[in-house]
Amino acid sequence: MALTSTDTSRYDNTLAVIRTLRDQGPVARVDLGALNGISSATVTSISAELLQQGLIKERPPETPRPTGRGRPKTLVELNSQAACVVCIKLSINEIQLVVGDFSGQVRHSEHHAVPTLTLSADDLETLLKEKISAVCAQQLNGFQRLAGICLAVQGVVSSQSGSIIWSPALSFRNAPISARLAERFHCSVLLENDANCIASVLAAQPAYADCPNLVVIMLGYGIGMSVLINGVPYLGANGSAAEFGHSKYQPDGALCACGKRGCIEAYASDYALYRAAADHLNLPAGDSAHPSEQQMQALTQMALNGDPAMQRIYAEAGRALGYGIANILALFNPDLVLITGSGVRGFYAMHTTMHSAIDAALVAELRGTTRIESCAWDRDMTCMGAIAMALHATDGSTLSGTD
Amino acid sequence: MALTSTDTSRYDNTLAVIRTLRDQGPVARVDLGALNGISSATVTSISAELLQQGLIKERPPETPRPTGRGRPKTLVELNSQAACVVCIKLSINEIQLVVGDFSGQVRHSEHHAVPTLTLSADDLETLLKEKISAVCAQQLNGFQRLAGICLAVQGVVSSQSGSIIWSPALSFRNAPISARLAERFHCSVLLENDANCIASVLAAQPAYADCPNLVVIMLGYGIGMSVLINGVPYLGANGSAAEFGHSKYQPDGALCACGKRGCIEAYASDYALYRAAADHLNLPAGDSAHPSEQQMQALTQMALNGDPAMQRIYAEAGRALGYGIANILALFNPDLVLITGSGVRGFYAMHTTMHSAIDAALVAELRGTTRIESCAWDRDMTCMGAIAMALHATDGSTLSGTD
DNA sequence: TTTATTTACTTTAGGTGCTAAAATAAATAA
DNA sequence: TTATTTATTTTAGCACCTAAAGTAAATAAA
Repeated sequence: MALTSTDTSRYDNTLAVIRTLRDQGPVARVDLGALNGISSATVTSISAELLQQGLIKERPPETPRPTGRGRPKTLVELNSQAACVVCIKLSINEIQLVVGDFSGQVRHSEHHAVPTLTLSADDLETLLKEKISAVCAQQLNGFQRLAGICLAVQGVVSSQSGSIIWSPALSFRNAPISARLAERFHCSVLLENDANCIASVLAAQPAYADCPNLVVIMLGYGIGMSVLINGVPYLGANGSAAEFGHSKYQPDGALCACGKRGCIEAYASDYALYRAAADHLNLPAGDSAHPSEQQMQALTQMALNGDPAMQRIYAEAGRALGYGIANILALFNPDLVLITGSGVRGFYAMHTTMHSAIDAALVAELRGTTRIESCAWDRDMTCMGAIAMALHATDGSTLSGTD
Repeated sequence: MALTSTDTSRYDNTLAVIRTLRDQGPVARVDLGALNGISSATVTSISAELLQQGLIKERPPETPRPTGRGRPKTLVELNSQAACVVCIKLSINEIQLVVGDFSGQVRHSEHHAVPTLTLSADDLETLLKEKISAVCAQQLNGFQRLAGICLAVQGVVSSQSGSIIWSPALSFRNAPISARLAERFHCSVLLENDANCIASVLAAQPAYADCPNLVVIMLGYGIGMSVLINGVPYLGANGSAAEFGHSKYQPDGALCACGKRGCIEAYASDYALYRAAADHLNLPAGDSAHPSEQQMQALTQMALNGDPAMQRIYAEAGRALGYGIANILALFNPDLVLITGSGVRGFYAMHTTMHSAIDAALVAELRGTTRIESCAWDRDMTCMGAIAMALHATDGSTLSGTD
């Protein structure tokens, strides 16, 4: 803001106000002060600026009036039209596009079947530009600006350099996609790992508010993870941190999609479970390397129905998962490990051996007090997280009115 | 400081000045400004306050004068007498006491042989109070105040609650030692993991300045680790993070001192190496559960002399270490992994298999660009780190003149 | 030997941004 | 009506910082 100021308190307080309004909905000035530890005089001053910039608006007084004496609160709320973000979730053979408004609400969502594995880096760039343009043309009327784009990708990404380093959905590597989209759409482009998006959504839920160190494990076609340290995703030196799926269960063990042996993913992911099932059972034909949701549900049903071979396969997967989680507990000692992703469908068949493996691996002092829980899967969670992260990342530029 | 101020800039800048002086030695006001991004007018004001409080002093002009035109710089430096800290390193059968002055220099060091494993929690408390009192009586003349005490302990500690949770040097658990010492000596007491102290020292070295995400692995009687994320030790939910030694190499593998099986420590620690050697070779009698430095050096000498059985033992230890480090790379993706501790004496016999294990475990994208290096061991490093951490932690109280 | 130049440090003037307290606004209760 | 309560705005004042001007202390040049 001011050229010669090193004091960022006004900026910080303004962001805090915006984020409180986004999290809590309409709030009165007094309460904004109390919630953020600033005086209401300062809130008056900040909200006057935001009102003038059109980023917030005063909500008309409610009828009937709230009970109680004294001057009624004047609630202020975010002007949801002030900005919007477009988020794209890229997974195997599907992309999802979502538009979110300044208040964080989903305004539009669409899915497209795309043969992602056959695309070149240029194809992907062209495709994304096309789809984003179309969504902008149809859905962005009334918004003051497009604040940013967020691309949520399964696999290893470098948020810093804006490159997809390695994704199971793509057959190419090291694609600097962020810069290309930023150039085309003149806005900031955030590249995120899909698990980080989901972890951010989950961490914001009141049930997990007391877990600043949170590990989220995503079971699915592959196995992903996100580690939140004090609420912020841990990225590592070049974005390839938290690759739980490729941490080891057994040296020289089962073959993994990454080409190496003994990864947790080679035991507990969808493709690993399906492969093991196909080895031991008579399964209907199909693409066994990329089993469908129906195919996977059939497997879990078999285990549920008491098929001993299938139960053994899930039990071994649970054991691999448990040993992997034991390493997570020893190395990260988080408050909570949450297991989610489409693969939780089979969690009931894995959790017994998972817990015994953890107990076999760690003494109580290292096992600690970490809660280990599963969490129902919602395929829209990724984009909701991406919206939240994109807005968070772009609030600064929205404030100063530039990109 | 001021009661109604939420602006911490004066406090922050003052701490920055103190820490710059501690890191760099005597510095002129202009340079303090440039190094910390503040104007020299502010430095004048801050240093006037510090001078008045006796925390810094002006250094008399040098003779001969430094070359160049213009008014010569007036260097200011910390008043090393302004405060001191006492650090105690607690390891198996030995404690080390060190006194550090306000500028971070070691003023005194002493070692005591103590049968730590036979002590009760009360014994330890009594012993520490005694030793610290004695050191204070003899060594603290001339210091304005005892700013703090730092206890560096091998094992799991909770810095937050000030309790030793679990240490291989002690036969009791969950000892709330910090509060007892704080009460007795009326100063803040810091409880730290020994590996964190060492990591802090190493991270401060210019050679590793470009590694904000640093993992330090300590080989010795046991195997410890410290993870610095953006330069600060990662502690986890209850202090038991970064327990690399008890992460897994082989489910149901070799027996570890912790009572579980397959831990990295059960393959690559001193006791594991000695145990394996005793199984396969004729070794002179001795306490094989706690091999001495001489005993361990004899083993490495055998490997160096080409003894094939010994080389196999080290090779297997290297392989376990490598698979463990592969997990570290997948999960933390640090800039640098540094291997140190007394156990580096045998590193030359492990590093080949260690590197092959890492290559066997991880694809290049996950292996990343992390440097993996060993680092000569200095047994005084722990206390040097403890001094630095204790001063850092107590600068605030030194500034405000209270405990 | 004086004078100009250079560099370091200090003082002054002015701005930002906060808070506490006073003033004002807008309701209910008496 | 009037008193009370609560919310918001205005005012006054403080803490801090910076830029710029002023002062100090050296070397280089005339």
